[in-house]
Amino acid sequence: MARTTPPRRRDTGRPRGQHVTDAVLEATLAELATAGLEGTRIERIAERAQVHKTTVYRRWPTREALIAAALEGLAVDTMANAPDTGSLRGDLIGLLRPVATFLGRAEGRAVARAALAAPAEPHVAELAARSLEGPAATAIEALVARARARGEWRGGAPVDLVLPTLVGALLHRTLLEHADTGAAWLEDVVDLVVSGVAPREHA
Amino acid sequence: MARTTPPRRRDTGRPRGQHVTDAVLEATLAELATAGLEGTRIERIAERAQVHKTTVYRRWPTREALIAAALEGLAVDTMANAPDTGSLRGDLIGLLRPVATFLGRAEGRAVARAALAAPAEPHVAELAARSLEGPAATAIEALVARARARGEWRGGAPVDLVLPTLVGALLHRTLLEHADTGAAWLEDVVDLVVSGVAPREHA
DNA sequence: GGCTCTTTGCAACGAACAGTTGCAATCACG
DNA sequence: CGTGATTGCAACTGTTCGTTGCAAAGAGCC
Repeated sequence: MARTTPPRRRDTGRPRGQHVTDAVLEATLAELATAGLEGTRIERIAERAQVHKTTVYRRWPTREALIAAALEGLAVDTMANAPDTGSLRGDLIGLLRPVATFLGRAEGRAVARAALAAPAEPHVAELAARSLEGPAATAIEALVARARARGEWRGGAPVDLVLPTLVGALLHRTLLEHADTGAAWLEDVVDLVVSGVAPREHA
Repeated sequence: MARTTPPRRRDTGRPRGQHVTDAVLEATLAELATAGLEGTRIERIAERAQVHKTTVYRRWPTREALIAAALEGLAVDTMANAPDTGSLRGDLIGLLRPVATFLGRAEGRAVARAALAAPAEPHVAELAARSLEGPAATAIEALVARARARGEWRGGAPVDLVLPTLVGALLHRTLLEHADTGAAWLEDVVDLVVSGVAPREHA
């Protein structure tokens, strides 16, 4: 069989301005943060980015694709590398502090909402799974291994409940209660979980 | 001051069919469950309910109002009355089991998503706060009081973290991980929190 | 500079959907 | 049976998504 349509090498002509891409993605996040997922209009994004509507459509096929692309640039480096602080409590706080900060910003909350609204936005759903759950899971594993070595972890305590519990609490607090997650609050939640997984110090 | 516009008593004429209201609200939930918050079209709702579009608009002023009304009929009796089972563990499971079941259905998840997408939908946000947080908070209070009396509750353990933690874990599990919350899973989460708030049994 | 092929701006357009309005038919209730 | 409402229907406005054709401009290469 012959190659079907060798994708037409096109190295000539005017290249696309990186400047445009950046401006549009940034404008998308801003729009998303103020207008919400449903309220985001790409015509307003174009206006904000000082760019014409058609230019936006020529780079991202649909509204959803644009939003997904914009979120991609944000969510990645949030839970990437958690520090080794020498205690389970410190490690968990170190892991969750960036998440709390992220959710403290309107753009961050918009991202979280978009991720939770997933079924309507498959791209976003996949993205959320990849960039949030992935790194977080590996971080948790390492962190628990260290805690085990220090004797801070009860044998039967389930590792895979730590993340849902803590991140879930953060989501509940920020998105449902609309309250902020200060340092004290975060420490309280972490303490709850830490003592939940600690070995019983029986007589 | 005189009464401004005594709202025009109108007891004559053909009354509105309760049947129509029911059908439309039910269709709205079904549509919401399959198409998501953004994808819900009131023309499709009307079609599903065997009713004309204008009839829908004559009863609910906007799409958002209709959705809020439909959710209202659902979310109320979920966390209403938690049983007194004689143990903190049992009480918490009794409280959360209905929530887990609720989130197990597509309509329930749609409701949760709508509540989390709140800022775009003020009615829905207010509704969620009222019908979810309200009853749950009172239930938790009573439940903790009983646990305290039984000595299952450590003095310093923060009461107001129990709900965010547990409900948050449920949300994380169902809406982000897209996994189901079986009985075993729920018990594990509750156990984590129960041992988190339990008094230290030191030597 | 000049050429080429592209991106960008612009205006106009079609389709889908929210929400409205006027009219005719229907129907519950007194 | 008559009254005054609800309901169905068709047509309409306005907004937004997404597309298309055309003209202008610009980046890289000779």
